[in-house]
Amino acid sequence: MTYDFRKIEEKWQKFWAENQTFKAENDSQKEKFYVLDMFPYPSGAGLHVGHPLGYIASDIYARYKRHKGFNVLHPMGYDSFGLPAEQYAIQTGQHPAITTEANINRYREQLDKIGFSFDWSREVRTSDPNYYKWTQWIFIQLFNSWYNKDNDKAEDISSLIAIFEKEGNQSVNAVCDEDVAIFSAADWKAFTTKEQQEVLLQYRLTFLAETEVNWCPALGTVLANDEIVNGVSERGGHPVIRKKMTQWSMRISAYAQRLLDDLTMVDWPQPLKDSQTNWIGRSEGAEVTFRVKGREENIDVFTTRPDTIFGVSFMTLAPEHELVAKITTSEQREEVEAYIAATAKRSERDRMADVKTITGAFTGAYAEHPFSKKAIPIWIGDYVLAGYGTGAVMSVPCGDQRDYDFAKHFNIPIPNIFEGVDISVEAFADKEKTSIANSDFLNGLPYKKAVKRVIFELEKLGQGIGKINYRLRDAVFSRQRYWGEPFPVYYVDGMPHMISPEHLPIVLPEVEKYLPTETGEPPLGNATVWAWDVKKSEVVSNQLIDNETVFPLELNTMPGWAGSSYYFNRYMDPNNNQEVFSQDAINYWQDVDLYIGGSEHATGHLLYSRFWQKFLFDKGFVPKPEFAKKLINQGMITGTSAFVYFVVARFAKDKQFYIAVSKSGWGSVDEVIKKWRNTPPVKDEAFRYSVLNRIHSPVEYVNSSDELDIESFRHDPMYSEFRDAVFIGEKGEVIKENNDIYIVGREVEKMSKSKYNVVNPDSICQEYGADSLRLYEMFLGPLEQSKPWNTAGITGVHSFLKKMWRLFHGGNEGAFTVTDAEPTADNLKTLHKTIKKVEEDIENFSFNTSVATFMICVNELAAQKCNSKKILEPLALLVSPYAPHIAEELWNKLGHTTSIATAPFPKFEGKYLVESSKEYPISFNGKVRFKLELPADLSKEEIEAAVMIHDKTQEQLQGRAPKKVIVVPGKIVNIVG
RNA sequence: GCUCGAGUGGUGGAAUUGGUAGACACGUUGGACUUAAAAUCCAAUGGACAUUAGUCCGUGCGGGUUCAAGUCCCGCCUCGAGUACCA
Repeated sequence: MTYDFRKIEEKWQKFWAENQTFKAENDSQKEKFYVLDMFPYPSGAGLHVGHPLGYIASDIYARYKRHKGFNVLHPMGYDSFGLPAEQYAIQTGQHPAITTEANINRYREQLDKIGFSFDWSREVRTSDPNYYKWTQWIFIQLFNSWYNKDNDKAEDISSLIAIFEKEGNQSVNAVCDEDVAIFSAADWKAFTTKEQQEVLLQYRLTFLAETEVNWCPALGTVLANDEIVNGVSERGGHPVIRKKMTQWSMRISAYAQRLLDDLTMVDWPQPLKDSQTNWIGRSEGAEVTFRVKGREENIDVFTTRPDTIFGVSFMTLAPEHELVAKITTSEQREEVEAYIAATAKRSERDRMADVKTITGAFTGAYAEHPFSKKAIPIWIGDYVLAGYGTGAVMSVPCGDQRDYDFAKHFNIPIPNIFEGVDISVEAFADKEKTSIANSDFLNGLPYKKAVKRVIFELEKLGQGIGKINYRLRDAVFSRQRYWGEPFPVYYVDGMPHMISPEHLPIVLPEVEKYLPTETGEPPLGNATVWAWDVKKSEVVSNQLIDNETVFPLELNTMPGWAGSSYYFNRYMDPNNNQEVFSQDAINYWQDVDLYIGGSEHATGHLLYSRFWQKFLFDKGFVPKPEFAKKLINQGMITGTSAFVYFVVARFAKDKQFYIAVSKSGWGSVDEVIKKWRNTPPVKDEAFRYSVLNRIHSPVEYVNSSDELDIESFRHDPMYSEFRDAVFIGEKGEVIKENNDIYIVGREVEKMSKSKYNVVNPDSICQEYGADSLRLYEMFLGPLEQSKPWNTAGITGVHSFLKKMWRLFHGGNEGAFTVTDAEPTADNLKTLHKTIKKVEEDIENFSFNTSVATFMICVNELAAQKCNSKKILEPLALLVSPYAPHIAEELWNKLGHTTSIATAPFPKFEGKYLVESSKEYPISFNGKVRFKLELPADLSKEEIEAAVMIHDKTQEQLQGRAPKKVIVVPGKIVNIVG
C-alpha cells in the first residue's frame, strides 16, 4: 500500500470537522493554553506560501500542548475592514462586503487544506456588525472615561464631574488637553450644558482634536506617508499638503509610562520591545518658557539639555507652529509664507530622513533669554516637527549637530559653553566628558548638577519646570473612509453625543459611491439614511434632520486597528450577544499564552492593543494588564523571481521582434546575436536592437533547474509580444525542438503579485500534500528569520514522509507490518534521542531542526530494519504536531479508534542514551589532528595521560615538550606547544 | 537620517553555554534496477594542492581578546524591516 496523501488528508480533514476535534471548551478541568495567530486581512490575492508560516508554527505548538494535556484555545478570524476592498469598490462599484465575503471564503478553503487545528466555531470578523457592535461599545467606554493620575488609572467620567461640582478643576490631576482653563465649582455650575461638554471633552480618553494630516485635494482624502512618493500621491501623482483637520483621537499618551514599564512583564522579542520603547520615547528634561520681545506671546520649548541654556543662539519653530503667523514681521512675511508653503508639501518622513538639505526662514522676531535677557532670533525650520514636544526648540548649536548645521548654513553665531572642547568642525553632544563654561551660575558644573541647578533657577523665575516628555503622540482615530466601523456618535449643536449601548450596533449605511463627496466630506457623506432619531432610537433619513430630535451622525469611520485591538479577548466568548465576553470566559482563559505574528506590527497593532487592554483592565473588564505573555515574530518568506532577458530587434522599417537571450548569453549579447544572424530567415537584413532588458516571468513557467517553459510563456496573453520571439538558449542556439534550453535569471524579492513570484499553497497541497507543505515550511529555516521560498527542496520532506510510511509498511506490496517485537537497544536509543531533541526544539520554537531530527530518526530506524510497535507508535505521536494527517492515519492503523490529537506525548527516558565512551578530538594549537576513543568516565588527568602516550601525539609534537595541555572532559583536548 | 535585524558550500540551512564548521535536505556527478521512463537504492560532493596515510585556506570585510572565535569586543561594508492613515 502506497502513501496516498490526497486520500488520507481529505479523510482526516473531514473527520476533524465532523467530530469538532479542536473545539475548545470554556469550562474544563484541564489547564488552559491559548495559542493565537495574528489574524489576516483577507486580500483578493488569496494566501501565498508566506502566510501559513506562522500559522503552521502555532499549530504545531497548539497540537503539542494538546498532547501534553492542555485545554487549548486556537482560534482564527479575519481583520476584514480595510483599504484594498474599498479601493476595489471605488473602481468597480462592487460593495466591499461582497468582495470581503468572497475573499474570506477563499482564505477559509485554503486554510482548511493545510490541516490547521483551529476552533472554527469561534471565528470572528471585524466587519461583522455582531463583532463591531463591541468595537463601538469600547469606544463609548473610552469616551466616558478620564485618566486620573493620582490613582494612575482610567476612571468613569462621573467621578470627574463629581469633583468639578465640588471644587472645580484646580486640584484635578488628570491627563488632558494642554490648554485647559482653570475654573471653580461655581463656574462649573454656571456653565451651559454645551460649555460643560466642551470641558469634559478635554479630559475624555477619546476626544475631538485638530490634527495634522496629509491631505490630497485631488483625491479628496487623507493619505498615509506610505502612499506619498516624492511629495505627490502614489496613485495618480497628485499634490499632497499638510493640513489640520478635526478628528477623533485616543489619549494613549496617558498610558505612556505604563506601556513602557509593563514591557518587563511580557516575554516578547527584545527588538520588538526596543522599538516600542523608542516609539514611546521617554525623555527627561525641562520645559522652558521664552518671552517674545515686545509681545505678549511666550514660546514653550522642551529640552533634554537645559544645562546648555547659555549656549542658545537662536530658536527654531516648526513651520506649522501656531505662533509663526503672529510673530512674523511684515518684512519677513513673504519669505516665511513661501517657506511654509514649501514645507507643507513634504511628508514628515522626508523631513526626518533628509538631514543634508538645510532649509529655514527668519521670522524677524526675537525671544528673550530667561537669564541673560539677550535677544534671540526666532527662525522656522522643517527639521522641527510640529507633533513632537511643543513644536519648538531652543537651538544650541555647540551641543546639537542639527542646530550646528543650521547655524553654519545661516551664519548664526555658535557660542561655546563647554570647558576645553573644540567645536570648530562639529557640535559636541557628549554629556559626560566636560563641564559647563561661559554660563553664569552654571560655570564649572558637570552635566547632572548643571541640569538640577538650572531647573531650580527656572522655577524660581517662573519660566520653566523639570518635565518628562514622551514622543508617543495621541493616536488619531478617524478615517475618511467607507469600509470601517461607523462611530456611535451624533452631533447636537456641534457637540458629539454617544448613542446608548443598547442600540448598538450602528450599522454601516449603504452609499451609492465610495468616494468622498463633492464638498470634501468622507464617503459616509453620500449616505442618505444617516441621521439619528433620539426619540425612536434608530438611524433615519437625513431629510428628517431637524436638530431637535433628529441629528446628523458622524461621517468618519474607525481605523484598521480598532477591531484588532481586543479581538484576542473576544475569541474567548465570540458569540456572546449580551457582553463583549463573559467574566467566566475571561477568567478562565485570562490571556494569550503564545502569540505569533510579523514584526511589522511592533508599533501599530501591538501598542494599541496593549493600550486598550490596560484601559479594559482599569475598568475591571479583563484580569490582566497585558494580553499576551509570550510573542514570537515569524520572518517573511520572500519570493524567488524569474527574469527573461531580451532585446528588441528592429528591421528595415516597421518590422520588429523580440529576441530572448538565455542566462549565459547576457554578458555577450552581441556575439550571441551575431551567431544567430547567420541563420535564416534574417540572414542578410540590416537591423539594430535595443539594450538588454528584462521582464518578470511567472514562476509557474520555470522548473527547479531554472529552465523556462517557452511555449507556455509565449502563449501567455500577458506576454503577447513574445508570441513570435526568437529564444536563444544556453549553447547560443536558436531554440527549436528541444535542441537547447533557456535558463532564466533569478533574484530574491518580496513575494508579490506584481512580481509574478507568488507561490500558492494550494498547488503544493495538490502535488505533495499538506503534511509535506507543513514540514517544508518549517524545514526552510528558523521561524524568526526571513528566507526565500524555493519549491525545489520540497521533494526532500516529501520523500521523508514516504520513507516513514514504508517503515510501517514493510510487508509484501507495502502491507502494514508493525509487530509486537521487543525493541533493540539501538531502536530505543534512536527513539529517545529523537523525543529529547523534538521536545527541546518545540519548546524553543526551533521547528526546522526537529524536521531534520525526524529525518535522522527515520533513516536510522530504516537502517535498523525496525518494525516494533513500541518504537513506531511513539514516532507517530512525535510527528503528529508537524504532519497530523499521516500521523492520524498511522495511529488509526495501529488500532486506535479515537483521534491522535489528545494522546499523551511520548516520555523521554535518559537511561537509553547513556554512552560508555567518547570520541575525543585531539587538537594541537587549536587545530584538530586526530580523534581518540576513550571511556566516558575518565578524569581530566587520565584523559591527558591517555592522550600523551598516544603515538600520534608524539608524532605531532616531534619531540617538543607541550607548554600546556587543556582537557575539557566530554568535549575536547587541546595541546599547546 | 534614525531604530532594529541578517550575512556560513552551487542552494535552504546546522553547530543549545567560546570546544570536531558545513548536521539534515536540495542540486550536481557517477553507479544499481528498468525495454524505457518514473519511483527507489548506493557512492561522491567547501576550495586548492597532494592524488596516499597528508598539507594549506575557509563562516561579509579589517583589527582585537583567548589554549581555542561562526559564536565575545572594536571599526567598516552590503542587504532587509519599521519610521505614526498598508494591513
